[in-house]
Amino acid sequence: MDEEPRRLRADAERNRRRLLDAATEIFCERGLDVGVAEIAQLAGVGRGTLFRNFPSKEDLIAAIVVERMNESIARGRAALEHPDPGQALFDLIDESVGRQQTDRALFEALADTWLANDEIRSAHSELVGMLDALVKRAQAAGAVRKDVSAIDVMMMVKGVCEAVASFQHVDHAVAMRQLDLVRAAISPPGAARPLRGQPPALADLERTIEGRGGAGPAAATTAPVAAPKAIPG
Amino acid sequence: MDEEPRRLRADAERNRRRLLDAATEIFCERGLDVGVAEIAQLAGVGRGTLFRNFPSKEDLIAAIVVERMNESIARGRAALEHPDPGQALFDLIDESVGRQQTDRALFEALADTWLANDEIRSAHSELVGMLDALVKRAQAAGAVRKDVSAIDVMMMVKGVCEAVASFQHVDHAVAMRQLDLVRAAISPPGAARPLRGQPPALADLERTIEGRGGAGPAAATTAPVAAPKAIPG
DNA sequence: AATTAAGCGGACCACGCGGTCCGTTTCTCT
DNA sequence: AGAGAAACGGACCGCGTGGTCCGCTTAATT
Repeated sequence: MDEEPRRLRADAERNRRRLLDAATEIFCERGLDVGVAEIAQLAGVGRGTLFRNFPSKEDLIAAIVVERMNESIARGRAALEHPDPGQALFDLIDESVGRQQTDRALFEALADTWLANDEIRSAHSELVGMLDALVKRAQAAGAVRKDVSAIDVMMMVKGVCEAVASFQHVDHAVAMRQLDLVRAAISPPGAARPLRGQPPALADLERTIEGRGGAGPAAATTAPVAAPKAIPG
Repeated sequence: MDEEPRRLRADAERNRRRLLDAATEIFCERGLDVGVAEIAQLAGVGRGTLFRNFPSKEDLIAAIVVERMNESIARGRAALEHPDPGQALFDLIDESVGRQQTDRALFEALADTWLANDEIRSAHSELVGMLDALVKRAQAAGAVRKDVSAIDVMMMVKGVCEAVASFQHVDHAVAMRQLDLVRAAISPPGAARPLRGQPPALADLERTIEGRGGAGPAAATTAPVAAPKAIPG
């Protein structure tokens, strides 16, 4: 119905693609709060170009989030054909989080702030529909306990993603363990499965913190510089 | 060793307390990214006063996070006396998330960015120690599967907190369900327990989104105002 | 090759943030 | 009560952000 006959010039289309790719990469490894400047730079275009393709940062994010959601939906629909309903569901979850490098932005956008965006919300509801089908099928096959819903599952997975993402380069194995725990949570009671990897220790969390020698925060000189590390706010 | 004989003036101490309280309240319901201005205002003091008591925003946050962590540690140590080791652990978790209104900042600070802060990190390691004892005791009693560590548990709980916090006023029951799922995850296989509440549906997530009628993002007039909603970045 | 408009990109803007400074007020001590 | 230090608070600063504008470049068309 809204088939825009407007053709993009070749370079324009190429740049748009570059922006999408750059945004995907940066958002995935640094979260959604990075400045647009960096994205434009990585894409090799000026900031003006970015804002012509995407009127606001929100639009840019929506574009790539929807892209990721649609991919997930496609993967999910394919998984519905998988002979083993339980495996189909768990593989999809593993894959989503495993390739967190490409899906992190997706899970970050699973918050009411972003669900206010029309495009995201509609893709999201489709995604939930897909997940619901997958869950129901797994339940019918006895691979998933009967009393959980797609939303239950999605929230758990989002939780794992957020928790893992909070620690820059926490061992991949830790993420997999968390997913195994999710699996244990939503499996019917009695379905015992071992967890991947070793039980993590405190050191596994703190190992990622290098630098930051000994000086306390109040020990700073009178120099105007204040925060030694990047603080969100 | 560093017993500061420096006594605070009466009004100074009162203001410090007010700031701590205001910060606690605001951080808990809006996250750690709110500006210091709002905190000072709620406390009824000027911004200057805030920065005199806490040289940087980081210090303010560290102060209240450490406060919360110490409370949790105290509760945990008390729970170690509880006759039922399993119940002790699960009650503590429930309580922590249940009073998310006071502990949200705590879980938000469980990220490598904040663990770089000396005071937070040391309180955190103590907290993990406490949790470790609680978990080990529960394991010995057969209430928790043997192959999970305190870090596993903490990460799951953090995940639930983050996931729940992403939806402003999602029903409290949803949070409780998630915790029941965590419990199912870390319980020994076969320990069946029902989940509290009903399986949530998509509507339970979207219900929190009011307003935002129909206008697309690109429909804005030429007015300089851009984002209709608050976007993190 | 010439023409034209789509596209480019960086200078520019307003805003809100964390953090500082200093003239004024208020507590405390004698 | 009076003196002096401690605390107050708002004006102020620099920075980084998302977003706009406009003179220049370049791809498409004939």
